Amino acid sequence: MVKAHRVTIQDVAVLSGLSICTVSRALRNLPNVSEKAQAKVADAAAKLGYKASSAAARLAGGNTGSIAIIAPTATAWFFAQAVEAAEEVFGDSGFDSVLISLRGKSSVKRKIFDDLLGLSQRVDGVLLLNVDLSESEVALLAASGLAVASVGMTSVPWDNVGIDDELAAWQATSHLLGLGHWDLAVLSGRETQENSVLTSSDRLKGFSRALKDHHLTVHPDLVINSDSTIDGGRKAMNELIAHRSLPTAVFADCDEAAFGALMAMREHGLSAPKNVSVIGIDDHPMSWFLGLSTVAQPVADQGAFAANLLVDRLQNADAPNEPSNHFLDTKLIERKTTRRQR
Amino acid sequence: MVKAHRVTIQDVAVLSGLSICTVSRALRNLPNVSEKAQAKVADAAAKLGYKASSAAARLAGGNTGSIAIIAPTATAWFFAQAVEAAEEVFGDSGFDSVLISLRGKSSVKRKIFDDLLGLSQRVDGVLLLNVDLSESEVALLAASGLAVASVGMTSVPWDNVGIDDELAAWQATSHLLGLGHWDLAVLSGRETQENSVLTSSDRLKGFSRALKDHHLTVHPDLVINSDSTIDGGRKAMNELIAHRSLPTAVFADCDEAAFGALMAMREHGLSAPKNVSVIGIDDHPMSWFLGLSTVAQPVADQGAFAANLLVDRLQNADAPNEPSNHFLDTKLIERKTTRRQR
DNA sequence: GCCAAAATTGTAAGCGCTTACACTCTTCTT
DNA sequence: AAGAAGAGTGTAAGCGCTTACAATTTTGGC
Repeated sequence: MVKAHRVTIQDVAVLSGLSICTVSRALRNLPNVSEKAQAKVADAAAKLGYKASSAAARLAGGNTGSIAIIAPTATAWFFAQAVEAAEEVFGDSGFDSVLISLRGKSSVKRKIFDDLLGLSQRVDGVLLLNVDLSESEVALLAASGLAVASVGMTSVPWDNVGIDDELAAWQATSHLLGLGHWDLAVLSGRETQENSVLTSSDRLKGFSRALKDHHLTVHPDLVINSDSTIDGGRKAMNELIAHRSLPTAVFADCDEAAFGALMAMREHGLSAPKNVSVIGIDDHPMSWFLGLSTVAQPVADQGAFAANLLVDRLQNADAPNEPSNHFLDTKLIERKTTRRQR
Repeated sequence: MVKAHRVTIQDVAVLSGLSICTVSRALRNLPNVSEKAQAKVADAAAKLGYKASSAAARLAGGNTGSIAIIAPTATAWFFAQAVEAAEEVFGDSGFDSVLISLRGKSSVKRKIFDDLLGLSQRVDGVLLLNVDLSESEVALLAASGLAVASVGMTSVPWDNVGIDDELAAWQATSHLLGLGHWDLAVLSGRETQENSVLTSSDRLKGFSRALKDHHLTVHPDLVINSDSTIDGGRKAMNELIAHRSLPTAVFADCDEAAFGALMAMREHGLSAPKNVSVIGIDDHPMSWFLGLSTVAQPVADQGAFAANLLVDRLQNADAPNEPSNHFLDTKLIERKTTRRQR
């Protein structure tokens, strides 16, 4: 095969009759370039099919043209959606997406922070998806010189997009209460160091608040850990069925946990809403399939929104506006697993 | 904040008392480096926490240290699993993973091939997951100088890992036939330019072969397109229910399509296996939940295996062995949606 | 019209690494 | 024991880009 000669900035300079320097500036839309020059350069570059070498650009102090997407896992439905949405935004803006999955291993996260300098040299920015960061990690990232944005994180010194988790849980719980249920259990994700689900504690708060609104209180025995997984939800529900008096309704803090609960019920010859009403949060595609009542959250939108904020920061480095925090709407979707308590 | 001075190869050279050149060679385990020098360099590098600049390395003709993972989508269960497995292998071998999702858009694929030179300059290799490539695209990639490996592709001039799709379909169909079913419909992914499911035609072949083994033939009216999606499966099954005589068993060429079929049945007051036996391929986690009989395929294993092959190629560029093609085992899992036909 | 200020363009020095090639030591031959 | 061959190491020239800073052209005020 013929080794195609790479089109360099030099070629563009020659064709446009300008210097490399002017071409470089024109290409990056820097000031101090006449319109005429700008046009000539654009023309020559197009004609030659010129694409800047990101390696050279980076080495010389420019940008890498890539952004890291860091997520606790890439396989869970939520993250797969958010990652793809972000990747699309980045791709459309000309950035490569470097995927980093923590896979529930704190060692991976540690490695990233140990080599933050290395990372900052390979990417221009970082998009964090629900990553549980210690204060010092937040500080390190903020000081790294990298542009940062996140989804589903709170009190961070950069742009964040999420839902109001407390409100979502409140919506779900209030729906149950509104149907006349007052004997409620909650399947809650646990906060662990290894695999923290940042949102769970807020959701638990929303649950409590809804109860309080109805002059009820949370019974500790009816707060059960689900790990926010199908299997965890199943185990939690099994426990509920085996060892405790069955509540009339269950709020699972994510749909996966609700699936597990439904499964456990079926294994015991029970079903929703006949024996127990069940509601989740997410609106996983399978929820529709199973008729699960839930509170829907826009997942791809969150990823795309945060990605756009990050791209904006990167492209308008000049505008140093305050970090913003955006809440996207959640919406109760009543399906078949919840009904009025008689 | 203090701008930390980047540790360069120069620093390592000074500390080890050797020249930059020797350090560079030692670091990359090239020949012609004495053990003493090797040790000194390793020592100095460790002491300084030296990490080579991938940009500089790349620019100078070395490697980028990143690998592109190209998939038709990142959200589907299969791809999310495979991507994460590959990302883990790459990460452990020191490579960054650049995720590129085609998102069912041929325009994205075209853009990649238009800029293959650009890509080859940003990554060392490419892992293709079930990407439908034209002959010319295969040729371009093979000639690009990039290391390539793939999952689920056939007759490609590079390492490939997959399952025997025809066999898997044969296994599923034979199970149905073995239970006494002879009136079968198949829900098959369609081959379209936009969103081709490469495996579908092989699976259809396996279906045919199983029928033939039992001296039956495929009835064209009972081959229905499902797009390999839940919704497609649902529509397909609805069609079957509405317009045609119901077969006694249905083979869906992936679990998602089977889910849709089950849903459609439920909407019409039917259920599996009571009215129709249903089997899929994949062993999606939800299949267990729904009791769907299926043929399991190792998904993460395929991604990891292919990723390892690619890393091997990259790290032992000297060994120019033939491209290999590996088939991983599939296994019938009999659950509750299939039963003997009386 | 003249000159300073502003706008535009060019020159050249790296960024941190790889690699062709030159050079210095060892080892073996014979 | 002298010379060739080879192992180990160093020198220096880039890779393609960005960016101070210098050089040049344009603009505008009076």
